[in-house]
Amino acid sequence: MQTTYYNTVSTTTRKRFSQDVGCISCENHNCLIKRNLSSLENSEINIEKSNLRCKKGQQFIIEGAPVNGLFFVLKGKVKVFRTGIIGREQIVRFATAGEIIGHRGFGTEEYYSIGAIALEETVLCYFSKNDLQDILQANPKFAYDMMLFYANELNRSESKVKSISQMTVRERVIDTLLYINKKFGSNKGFLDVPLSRREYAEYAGTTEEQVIRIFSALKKENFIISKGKKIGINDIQLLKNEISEHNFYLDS
Amino acid sequence: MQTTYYNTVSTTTRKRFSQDVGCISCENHNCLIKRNLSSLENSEINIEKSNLRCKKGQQFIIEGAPVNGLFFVLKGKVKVFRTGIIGREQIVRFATAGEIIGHRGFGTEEYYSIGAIALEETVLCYFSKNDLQDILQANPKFAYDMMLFYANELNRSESKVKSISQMTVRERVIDTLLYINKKFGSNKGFLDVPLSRREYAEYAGTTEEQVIRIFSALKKENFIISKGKKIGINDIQLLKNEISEHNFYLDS
DNA sequence: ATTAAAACCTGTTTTTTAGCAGGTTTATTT
DNA sequence: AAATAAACCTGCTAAAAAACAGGTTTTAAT
Repeated sequence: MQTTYYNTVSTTTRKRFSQDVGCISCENHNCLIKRNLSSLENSEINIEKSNLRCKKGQQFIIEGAPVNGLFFVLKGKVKVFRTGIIGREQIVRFATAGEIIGHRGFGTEEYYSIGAIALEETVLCYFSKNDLQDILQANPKFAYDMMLFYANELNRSESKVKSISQMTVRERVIDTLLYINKKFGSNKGFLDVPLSRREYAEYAGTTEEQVIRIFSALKKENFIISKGKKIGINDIQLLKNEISEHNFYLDS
Repeated sequence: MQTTYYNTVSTTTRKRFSQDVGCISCENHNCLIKRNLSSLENSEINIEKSNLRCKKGQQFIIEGAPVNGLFFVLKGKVKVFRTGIIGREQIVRFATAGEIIGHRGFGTEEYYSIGAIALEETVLCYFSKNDLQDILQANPKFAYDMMLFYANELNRSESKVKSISQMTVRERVIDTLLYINKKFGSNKGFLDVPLSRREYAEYAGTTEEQVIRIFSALKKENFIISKGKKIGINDIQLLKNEISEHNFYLDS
């Protein structure tokens, strides 16, 4: 069992050893840090890390706040968004265990350009900008993995640009369902993440009403089932067929 | 003057020294390779590189073709796009000297998910997947710089997702003009890149007709001037004001 | 210089999508 | 268990944008 801190990220720089915060004993093998742990030990850098526990709905990155580091998701589910014209949010991606939150939490940028909110009980590992830079500079394999992570996210994001630009609302909603299924999977027949119709809309780039209408239609057509907020996909392939003309190279 | 090859990228693996293809004497100081040259020399890896000269309109990356490496732009201008539903292209970004083309030209991906076409006489430097992986693994600073490049592009792409989703067509066209101006600058009062109305539309995520209509309106309102294909921006700030409500944190 | 082909333009129609209004159901709090 | 809030739903209306049609101008090729 590892020590966990309930306070928000502090700017004070306490000296601690990596063992104190549990990277060594951590079971999250999707984590880039964890996967590169052997080389990290060799480099003999003391990783200064804080753990942060978030309740459902808690915002841990605020758009426009000063950047001082970035987060790795140890456990839980998160939405990453940008706030647009009054009140309207655009969810740009979701993240789960092992993923990185806080783009450009290093480099020369001064402010976060995104916000992040926990969708359920979530535990985050926080690394300060400076520490992370040291680790990256000293560990080519780690920097390489980080690069791949961003390159893949870029690919997905550019794919999304095309989707929003060229798909109809119905297709975008279907695309969203497939993305959510791929990212979070299903449990007992229902997508394993609690999202409101509004949140589906904020990812698909449309309105709550449209999502409701389209879910109703998809339900009537036996593509999906729904029970309150919970949505279940009956046949993945059937949904994929509906948008296949847009995905020549299966990039989703 | 460095040797240039006019043929398309060959899959044969000739052994050459980096000097042969001119990285040492190259004047392109925006290039990530060039900026990391000192450490590259120390690592004593022979960079196997091909130069490729493209005429205006020539396509050098084809969507769906097998990935075997990636390109650095030595000189010229390029558009990067994805082909959507029949005939319609979505331009996802433009690139100029020093930038990288061919996402995931390494990693585990097998096929290009984007296409790329030269917008004018362009010279590219091509690096094979394997060579690049070797260089990156051995040079943390280089891998770090590559990571920053992708992280920044990701940021821009996610910003674009929000734009396309929340802005009106007029705002998107204005946003496109500002992006083109920032990327390619102006020459004698006109944006320094030859783009058709259709290409502006393909980046803005709309139709040629809409771009024409909006350019006409902007001209009438004295925001821009136009002379054939050439477009000039009269007052950058004036255009920025039109979309300022969407850019709380100046991310464009 | 002539022809052909792009590219550009504008008015009209049709389609799609957002916004609004006024409900019901489901979930949460006291 | 009742009250309150949040989420969900549906029909209608309005707005935005795409598609179409039929031009003109500009650019490139012979």
